Amino acid sequence: MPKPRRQASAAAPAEAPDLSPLDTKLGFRLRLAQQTAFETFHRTMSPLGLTPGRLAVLLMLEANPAIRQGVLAEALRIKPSNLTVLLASLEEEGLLKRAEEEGNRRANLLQLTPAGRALLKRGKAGEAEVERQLAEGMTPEEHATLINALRLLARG
Amino acid sequence: MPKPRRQASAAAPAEAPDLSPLDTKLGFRLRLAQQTAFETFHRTMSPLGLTPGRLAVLLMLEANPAIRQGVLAEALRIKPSNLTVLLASLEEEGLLKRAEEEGNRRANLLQLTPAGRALLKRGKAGEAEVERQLAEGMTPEEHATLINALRLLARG
DNA sequence: CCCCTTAGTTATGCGCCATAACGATAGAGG
DNA sequence: CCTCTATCGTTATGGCGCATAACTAAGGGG
Repeated sequence: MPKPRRQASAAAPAEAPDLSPLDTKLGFRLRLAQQTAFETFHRTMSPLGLTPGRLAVLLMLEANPAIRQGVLAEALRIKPSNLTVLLASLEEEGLLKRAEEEGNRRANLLQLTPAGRALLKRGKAGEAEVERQLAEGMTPEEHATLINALRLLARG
Repeated sequence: MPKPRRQASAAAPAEAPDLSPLDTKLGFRLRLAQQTAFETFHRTMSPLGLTPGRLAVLLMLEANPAIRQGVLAEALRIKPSNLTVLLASLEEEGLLKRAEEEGNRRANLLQLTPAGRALLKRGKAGEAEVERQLAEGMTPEEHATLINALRLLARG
């Protein structure tokens, strides 16, 4: 047994600093929220070898068969140069295929492999759980309002 | 003149992919929102040499004179090891001072220098502008609701 | 044919996050 | 007193997401 730990002793009431300069700043609150979101995601998904970026690619490939890399990059708001690396690792793991576009050997068309589809299925289940945990304590209306506010904020 | 650019030609109507699998995911929306927030911050603040983390430290030091590193790290949700590096660079630039706590030579008490206070003043003005831009298109109620939703999400 | 554009790739750096290993100081118990 | 443990901070290292610049390969218009 690891000894009782006096935790909050009589004298020192766990001096909490004044957080007011940051408390209502969108930038700060977004950072904390995303930190929580990422940690929650990681806790559930890392056993599957999935990161937010990797899952997003798989989801988009299912909804958009034979999509081009450039189109995918723009949709995900990822730079093509970074998408290249992401796709390379997914392809190495046999989760997707890159095939030259017919009549345009520059472009790569992407599609899931059976292994990719199988992983995606588990990823979707995990993500549903992650979203549930993140939305815990929110009503459906609050959830929808939050999504819309974030969409507005990121309008560009 | 850089040539008209046909942009969307007759044939190809700028094929927009199906984003529905990500459209209402909190994780995805948070990422985009934070991307926008960071870019907005950077645009205004980089001439001052400020990043979100650096400004957060300065703000907290003003509101909490003689705060300990560990307390600051916990408040900002930064690991002490990362805060060390952040503080080292701020101290090198003469923006703050680290002094041993009286009667406890392990602890460092932090305080702004005049240069730090001067930079903070400009940083606060810039941040007000950043927050204004981010909240553009939101009513004060929507803004408050968003802050509260983010707080709830990051409750931990 | 030459040139410019498009599509993707490679390399590199920054910001933030996390862990592990460590040095130094303080405090408690034998 | 002396040792053991806990606290405070530092160093080193790696991962993830983002950005830029420089490059190769391929298409297409004059």
